[in-house]
Amino acid sequence: MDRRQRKTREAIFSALIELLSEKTFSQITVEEIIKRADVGRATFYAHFETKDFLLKALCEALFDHIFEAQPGEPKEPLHLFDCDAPDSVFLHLFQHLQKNDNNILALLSCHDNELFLRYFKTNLIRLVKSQRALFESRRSPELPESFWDAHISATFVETLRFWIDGGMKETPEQITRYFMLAV
Amino acid sequence: MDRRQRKTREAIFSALIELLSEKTFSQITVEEIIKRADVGRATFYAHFETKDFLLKALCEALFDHIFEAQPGEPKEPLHLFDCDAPDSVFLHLFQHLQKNDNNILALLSCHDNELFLRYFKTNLIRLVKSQRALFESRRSPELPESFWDAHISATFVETLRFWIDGGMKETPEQITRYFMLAV
DNA sequence: TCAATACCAAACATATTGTTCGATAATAGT
DNA sequence: ACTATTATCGAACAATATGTTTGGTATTGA
Repeated sequence: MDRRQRKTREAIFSALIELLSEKTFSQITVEEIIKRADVGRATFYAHFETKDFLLKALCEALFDHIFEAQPGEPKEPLHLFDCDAPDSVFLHLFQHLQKNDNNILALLSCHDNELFLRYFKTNLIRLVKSQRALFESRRSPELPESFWDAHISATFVETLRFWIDGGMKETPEQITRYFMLAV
Repeated sequence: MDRRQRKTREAIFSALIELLSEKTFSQITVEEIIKRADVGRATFYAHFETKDFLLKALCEALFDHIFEAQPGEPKEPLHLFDCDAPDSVFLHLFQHLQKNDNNILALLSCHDNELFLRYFKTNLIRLVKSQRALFESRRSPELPESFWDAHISATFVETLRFWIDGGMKETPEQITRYFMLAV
């Protein structure tokens, strides 16, 4: 990808992240975004069809980064599986989030964090399905698998939300423990 | 409240609910709302400061209805507590939702239902706190109460989402059981 | 009956959106 | 280093959306 393209793309992403810490997504105008990103109007629309598409692209970019999918392969959080301890996948995720790469925390604690957590949960489902065995013992046989998968994902996101709202005082190990105890 | 006021207010609410089943909230314009509600522009703005305030008002109106708060008293879902079985509060809630008063299901299964479920969860917390005893036995002592409350609320909302997404095939009793088994 | 008030239609200024243009500058490939 | 390609910019543009104001009409509650 052209270096110029990459630069504008990232400038726009950064601008949006900044603005999201100040106000709601619906309150942000394209005008403000391009002004803060210092990018021409036509350029913005050359990159993103609308403001909504920009948000979608931003979410996707961030989750791709968190899960570090291999570009070519079908999106799978492969590198997360190299660990030994049974709950390390989730620990890994929490640790990664704590590192706050790409200022993702600003996004997660912003006004509209619901938006992102939704994307997060969607992407999480794949991971959860691959880790089913971990939680199988706790699942009542009455509960359908699809229900259980959704429940685990929701619990993860809820734990994350709890962590963020409380200022992330707990260690990743501690919060992973909460998660495992809750589900 | 003036009958005219009530009528316009409800016409606007209905119009918004209808539109929400067709598109995202951010895609809906005030223009469309007033056209469908058959209400003058000035009238709309006499009722609601902006589109966002309208949404807020709609959510509040619906939750007041679901929880049937006594108008005068501090908002408490009193009538829900009259039952015997330990999990009947939640069963009651599911039954109430199934009845689909005020077309609330249209809202819950609409594109933007995240918005709505957020309100739902917020209001639910009060109820959950009052029902803590129900779940206390399952709570590990390590887990903070605030974490546990949030977890139960999130599980309820997730169960509700599961129910809606699956076409509400399960009975309220069945879905309540899922909820109680999950948490 | 009457005063209060909610309504409407229409016009309005302003802000926002999304598109188009030619000119300019950065880039990638040779 | 040369060149064709392509991303950018700035500015102007029409189209749409927002929120306000007006004056006149109809409904309401008392």
